[in-house]
Amino acid sequence: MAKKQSQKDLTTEEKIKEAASKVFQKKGFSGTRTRDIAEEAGLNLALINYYFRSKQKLFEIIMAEKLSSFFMDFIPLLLSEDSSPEEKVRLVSENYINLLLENPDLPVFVMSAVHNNPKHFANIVKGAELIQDAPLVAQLKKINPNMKFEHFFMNLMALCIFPFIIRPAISLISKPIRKNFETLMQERIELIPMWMQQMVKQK
Amino acid sequence: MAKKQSQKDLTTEEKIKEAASKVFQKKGFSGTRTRDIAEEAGLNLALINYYFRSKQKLFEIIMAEKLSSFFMDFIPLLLSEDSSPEEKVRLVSENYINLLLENPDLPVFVMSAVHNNPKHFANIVKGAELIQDAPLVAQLKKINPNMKFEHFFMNLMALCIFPFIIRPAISLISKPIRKNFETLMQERIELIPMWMQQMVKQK
DNA sequence: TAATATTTTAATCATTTGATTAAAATATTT
DNA sequence: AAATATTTTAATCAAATGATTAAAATATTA
Repeated sequence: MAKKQSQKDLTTEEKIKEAASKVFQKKGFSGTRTRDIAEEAGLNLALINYYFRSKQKLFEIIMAEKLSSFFMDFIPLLLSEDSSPEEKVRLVSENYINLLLENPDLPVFVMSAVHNNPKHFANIVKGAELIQDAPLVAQLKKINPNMKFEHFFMNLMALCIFPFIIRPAISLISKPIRKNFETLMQERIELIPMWMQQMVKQK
Repeated sequence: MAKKQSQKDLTTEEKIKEAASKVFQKKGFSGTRTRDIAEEAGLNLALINYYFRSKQKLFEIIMAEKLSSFFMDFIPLLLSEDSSPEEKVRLVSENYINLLLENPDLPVFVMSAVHNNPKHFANIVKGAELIQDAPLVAQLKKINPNMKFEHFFMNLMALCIFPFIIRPAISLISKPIRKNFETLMQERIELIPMWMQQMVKQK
């Protein structure tokens, strides 16, 4: 019976963060009422302002965490000295898709939040500029001097993330969709590295 | 001096729609106040409810138009009988990227709106299910029976659209970004068809 | 256990915001 | 030009909502 424990022994502050995370991801900042969060957490409304000074402050904390798991966590994979481009792509593909299968609302949330306040993004995501000096850039240049790193980077991100953004549209062109989407994404973990390899070779 | 005319001779209703379109795309539905729209249009607040019954109704009209230009307008390109897959991909790539260069906020707006209300999406975007019976599907199957159409479709969309979504991140890994992004996108109009061709051949 | 500190609650405030209304201004018709 | 219809304005309403507060409940310390 130690199953429900994970919910039960959370501190009030953690309960609020967990609820806020859920509601903010579903409805965005403006669409979320503090009452929604309180209700989701099963707590009194005033506790939100007691533990976090304001809705804004709470949002910024959640936002920073989401940005981190969305961008920062896989940047080290691309920066690594000792792995090949193929290995890096494979690691990113696998980590990213598995992360998003667990957090399907994450991409739209992060994209909207960044879109609504690009400055936050620049402040929170530190160290991303290191990518342009990473060994990976030189490795790719060696394989194909014509392939711009920006394209490589955008394509890798696009192939991993975009399906989760366009998911509702996929259900329109693919008949049995429910479990199917997860299957498709599992397939992509292996397909994306192959596609990326072709891409880099070409031109 | 016939330049400013395009703004001047708009009817009040059109002015509201144009302002609403701009503000909704920047801030989303919940983030937009009817006062913002009135101010953007340089009109009295009450006119919004006079011409469109409510903020919700106005939003739905804008939303339907955006969804249309975002999805519907290029579906015919994929349905065409007489063009080759290469030509179709090239057409989509060119039309899409040029559309988005003119409307950079469109993707995040549409994605967020769909995310917040998937049902609307299913109602408004009619005919998308025709894609799965289009000649293109058979054409691709002939080239490579192993390539699932869902992957092909997602990849094409991803490569065209995603850069506009992740744009703020690109500015962090690419030094002189301002005009650079547009250049990158222009390049992609030709690159995406090549990448897609490699992709279809493989495996 | 008494005293003190912390956490939670219910009630309320002040502002924001979508919507309405009646009057004023403008355009159209007769 | 007079009469009528349409459009626009300013003022206001009612509901929603972020935030506050004082008291109650609970936990901690002495």
